[in-house]
Amino acid sequence: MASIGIKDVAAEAGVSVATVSRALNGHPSVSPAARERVLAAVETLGYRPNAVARSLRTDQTRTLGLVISDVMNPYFTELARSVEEEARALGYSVIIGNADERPDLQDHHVTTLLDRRIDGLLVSPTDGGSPRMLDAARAGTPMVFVDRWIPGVDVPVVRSDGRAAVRDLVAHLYGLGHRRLAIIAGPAATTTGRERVDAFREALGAYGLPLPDAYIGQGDFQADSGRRVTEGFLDLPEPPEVVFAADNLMALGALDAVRARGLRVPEDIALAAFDDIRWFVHTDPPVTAIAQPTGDLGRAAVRALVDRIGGRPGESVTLPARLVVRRSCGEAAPQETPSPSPVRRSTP
Amino acid sequence: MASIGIKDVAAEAGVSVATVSRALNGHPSVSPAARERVLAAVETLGYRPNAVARSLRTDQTRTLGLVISDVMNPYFTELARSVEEEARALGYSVIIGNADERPDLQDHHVTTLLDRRIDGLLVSPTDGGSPRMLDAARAGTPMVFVDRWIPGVDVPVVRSDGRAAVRDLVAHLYGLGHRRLAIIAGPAATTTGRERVDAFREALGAYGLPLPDAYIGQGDFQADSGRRVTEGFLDLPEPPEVVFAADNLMALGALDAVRARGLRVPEDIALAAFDDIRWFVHTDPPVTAIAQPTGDLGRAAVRALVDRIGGRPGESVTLPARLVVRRSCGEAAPQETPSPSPVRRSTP
DNA sequence: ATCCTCCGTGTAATCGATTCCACGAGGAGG
DNA sequence: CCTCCTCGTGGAATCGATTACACGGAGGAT
Repeated sequence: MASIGIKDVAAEAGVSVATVSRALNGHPSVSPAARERVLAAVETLGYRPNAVARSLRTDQTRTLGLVISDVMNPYFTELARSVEEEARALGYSVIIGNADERPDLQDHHVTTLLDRRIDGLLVSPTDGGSPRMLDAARAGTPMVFVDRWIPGVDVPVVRSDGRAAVRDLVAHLYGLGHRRLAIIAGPAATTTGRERVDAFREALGAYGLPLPDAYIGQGDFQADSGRRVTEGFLDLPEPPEVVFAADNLMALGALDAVRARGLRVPEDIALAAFDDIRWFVHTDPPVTAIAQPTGDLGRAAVRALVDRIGGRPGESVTLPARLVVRRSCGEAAPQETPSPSPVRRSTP
Repeated sequence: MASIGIKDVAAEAGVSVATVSRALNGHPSVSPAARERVLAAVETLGYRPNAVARSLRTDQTRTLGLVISDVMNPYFTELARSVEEEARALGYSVIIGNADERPDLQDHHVTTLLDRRIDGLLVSPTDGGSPRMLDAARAGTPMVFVDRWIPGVDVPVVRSDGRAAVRDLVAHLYGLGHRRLAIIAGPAATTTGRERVDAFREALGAYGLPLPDAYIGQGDFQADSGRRVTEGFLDLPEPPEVVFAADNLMALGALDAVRARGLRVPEDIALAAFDDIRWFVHTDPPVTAIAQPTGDLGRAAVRALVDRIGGRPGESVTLPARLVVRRSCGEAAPQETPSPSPVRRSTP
């Protein structure tokens, strides 16, 4: 059952293990004849190098860890996919850890990944920063935050800035005549959770609209919380005219709640969401959303991380999000907005 | 930068590395005093064992490989999630490889995973079986097929049988008065691609209905193919009254195509899909679908694989799928069918 | 012809754990 | 009191690669 190792190849080719290793790693000082024989031996034996042994010796695994908040969230799924693609192109594998928005699970994955001596870590933190992760960052593990981040840590951040898009959204809603706007917020422990509320409040302020506390529902980025918060909104003596969900799953929950009451979107209440996903085109009604350049984010994050691994600085990147208007806020949109997403960079 | 190793712990605790190793692995013959000192040393030094070195020595990585056809497909996402959960409960990590329905990518991932000496492999084959995978199976790598499988290989299969649910679906459609039923098939190279067509044809036969070739569209489990095939159906001199998509993404594509023509579902054409996903509740209209017990499949697959790794046989499992009626085939359903999915086991 | 350089190669150390084997101390049994 | 086990422990081999170092031979310069 013991698989063939480099020694077997050496024997078959009639050379030493050192020569085999050199031939396989493209080391310059190997004679063409020897290289030839090694390759032939590898072929006939079907030899494959043991990555575990190699990693132990070279102290690099050519593996990246990706810890995300929730794989079932289409946004993160897409992010994970683009991360894996770019990593593969750069010769890395990716191990994904699903934190399910639970700090303890997040820590479990970080620990496991570190134990496996991954070369670098991509994290979208669930909370404000567990000691374990901060330790890792301080200990010099190459690390990059993606989507969400933790303030005060010297780690590059790759994310999307939704501020402008939120302003566009509020302008759109205001233009449609809506004045009572509510938001289903994400956890205050996450940067995205806070930022989206701030951006919303700020945009509202520009139109002289208030954001009363009763119109700020505390969600946790999961569908259930969207449902619960929306029910609360509907029970208010003066319910909002619009509900803005800070992520796509909470929007789904909101849709559930509205439907359960027998109300209609957008006639009875309008709905908008942060994060655009392909299903929003086909929901009833199609949902107006803020789209992040997810693929670009994933690729930029991997490049920044690989830079860090290579000893280079690894730049932070902030990409703009954009508003995609559909029918869920009223008044049919003439067509899908096809504007390509511009790319902007900055280093904080 | 060199992290602390077992030697440092041994020095700190004033014992040998052997004792440290034994203490950490719960070996019986370690004195309480020594164990105490080792644990204390581990604590003060913040020592974490190097999983790479351990794997090299013990020849096990406590890692499972999962190669799936398409992460962006919510069905596989959910599968991956349940696999990871069960694996974690059993002390394993999971490395996910996304094949994107491409045999070459699938091979790449299988090779990479094997190089990393994963303990076992969970595969949902994209094609009829690449040499690389068959080699792996023959070479004795613990392996389990999930969802799709390759005939003629001695590997346990964990999957769902949709035959009965497809019969229920056809009965439902027939009862609604539909007589011209078409299907968007999956790739013939996959078992699920073939089976769903067979089951559909068989169920149609029971009602004396034909399944003409013109009503069998060849898709590839991706949204685009669903769109393309549906357009073909609509161009037919006598278009079908119902389109049954063999997976959820092709159903999405079909919805796109129908919408682009300005037609309505189900008034102009009815739609049903294999694989139920949460968004189908909120699409316009809600989509009638066949739901697989995805979570159970994932968990059963992991258990079978871990059995194999442990030298036990590892049983094949087939679980029934069930029909979930919604509005996309006509006539509003009174309510969501809440029947719990029964569990049945068999060993082929 | 002599010496110096490369060049290709092999031997052996190394990475950080686990584990076989040997050994000494102490207790039980004769 | 001697022998034999058992128990806790440490030394050293081992897993499968990479790589520093040494070495012999060929070729060029003087």
